[in-house]
Amino acid sequence: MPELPEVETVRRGIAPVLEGRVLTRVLARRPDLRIPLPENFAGRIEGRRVEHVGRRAKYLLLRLEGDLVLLIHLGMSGRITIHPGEKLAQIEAGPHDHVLFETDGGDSLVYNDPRRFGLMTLAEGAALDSHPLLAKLGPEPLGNMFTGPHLSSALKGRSSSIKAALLDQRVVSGLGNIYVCEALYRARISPRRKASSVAGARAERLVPIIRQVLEEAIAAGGSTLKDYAKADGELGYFQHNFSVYGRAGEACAAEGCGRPISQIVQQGRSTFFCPGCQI
DNA sequence: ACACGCTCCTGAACGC
DNA sequence: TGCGTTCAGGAGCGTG
Repeated sequence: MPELPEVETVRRGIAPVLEGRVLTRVLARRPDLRIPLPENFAGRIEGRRVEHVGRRAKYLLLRLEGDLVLLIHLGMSGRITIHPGEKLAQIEAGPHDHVLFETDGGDSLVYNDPRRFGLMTLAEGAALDSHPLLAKLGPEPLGNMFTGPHLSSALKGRSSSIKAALLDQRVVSGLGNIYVCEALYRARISPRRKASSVAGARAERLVPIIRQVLEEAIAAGGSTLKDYAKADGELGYFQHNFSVYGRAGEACAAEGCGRPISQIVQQGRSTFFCPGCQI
């Protein structure tokens, strides 16, 4: 499932195909994803040039000429496949191929999303930061604003678990279930610990670890876990090795530990952690 | 203001 | 083999 590293990998995959190119044809094969597509969605973006492919948290931001931005969220199962040298007419769309794009470079892109937890919408470029989907997002975990003091003050006074706090996109944006589990494991912090007790020294320690976990995943090309594919459609290109996620019952790999990884449920989500290492 | 549960959706995995 | 059930989860929204 796409979290920040996967979205960044998709961004890097599609940017060379899109940047500087005109979207000559856009086909929406259904009126909605998780939320309705904007009125006249295809018509509003057809004929516009893609100036830049950016990212904010887990949102892809396609800046189009005319101060329009196409926001894309991949949700749980969204993927973008590049069809090099193919026109839309040549593509036989499958049942979950919801939105198709063709560029004047002669390539096409297909947005596929079986569970339709993803979304696409349009925003005015000048008011992008105040768009409802982006306005409340916390700092980028790989950016300069995400610091020990920031995290510490965000956690102070929170009665929820540190797991829940790190999943809250207002605290830090872009983390999902997998990388929160991985970061807490590496930081040796229990996911059950109260967020307020992580404020201070533990928060200072956690920030560089979160960065490290994300950077390693990005470097590896993102995760191909389950229904996620690389942007260029190369399935099985990369298998990310998680330390705890999905490893319930397996021995903790930390030196001298070897205790079985636990799986619990927090806020209705699976949490994986080592009850020996993480305090 | 905060915390939590509910909800959307479908395919994969599991159990009988 | 086949059918029914459970689970996975991002994040907006409603409720307490």
